[in-house]
Amino acid sequence: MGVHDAMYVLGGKWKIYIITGLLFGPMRYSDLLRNITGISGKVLSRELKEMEINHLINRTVSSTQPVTVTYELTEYGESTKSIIGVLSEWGEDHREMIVKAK
Amino acid sequence: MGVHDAMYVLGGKWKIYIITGLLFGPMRYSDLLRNITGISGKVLSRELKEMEINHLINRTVSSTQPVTVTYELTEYGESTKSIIGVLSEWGEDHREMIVKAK
DNA sequence: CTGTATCCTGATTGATACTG
DNA sequence: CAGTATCAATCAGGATACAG
Repeated sequence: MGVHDAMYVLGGKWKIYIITGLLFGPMRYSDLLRNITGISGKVLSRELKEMEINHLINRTVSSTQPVTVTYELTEYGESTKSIIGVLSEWGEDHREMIVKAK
Repeated sequence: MGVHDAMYVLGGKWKIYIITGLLFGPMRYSDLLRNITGISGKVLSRELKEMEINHLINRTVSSTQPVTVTYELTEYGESTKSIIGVLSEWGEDHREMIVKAK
């Protein structure tokens, strides 16, 4: 089942939000940290590493002083736009249905 | 952002799989338990309860002996088909890209 | 059968300090 | 700036027993 594969790569609490952040262009580590509410540096590092291994994102180091690191979606990562798009659309269409169950 | 709302309702490890299970018709508690590999009874109960509060599913009790309980998607729950569909399609299209990063 | 209650363990996380 | 290491705290999950 393809759903399992998708969940393996995109599942968990943060990956969707990281991709959303990168959807409009490359971002630096600190930008992502500021942009994604609630995530900690440790978790962001780990998630980015996994996503790099999975070829969703590229990591680029600029040898400036101090060092800057930017992350951007690969072509493969961009292909998740369809998923984010549907999620976003569905969420907006059904906002009034949401009940705080947790 | 609609993505957050969608993630609130559908996020976590199991909801997508529960919905997938119910996509072809109502199922009983024990059927879901058998059908969804890895989930425990305790967690299934909790997830179903949350999904019921969120109006994704209906719970029907038949006063037979012993009691049987069936769960089925509401119309609202059915509307997530679009999401499952895209996830499944994406997963199948990109299966060869998946690397075991965790 | 369909759950709930309890206990217990391992994984996940946050905070902090630290490195290059 | 971009992380890593460490430790303490929290939480999620499994197993079991039990109730309706």
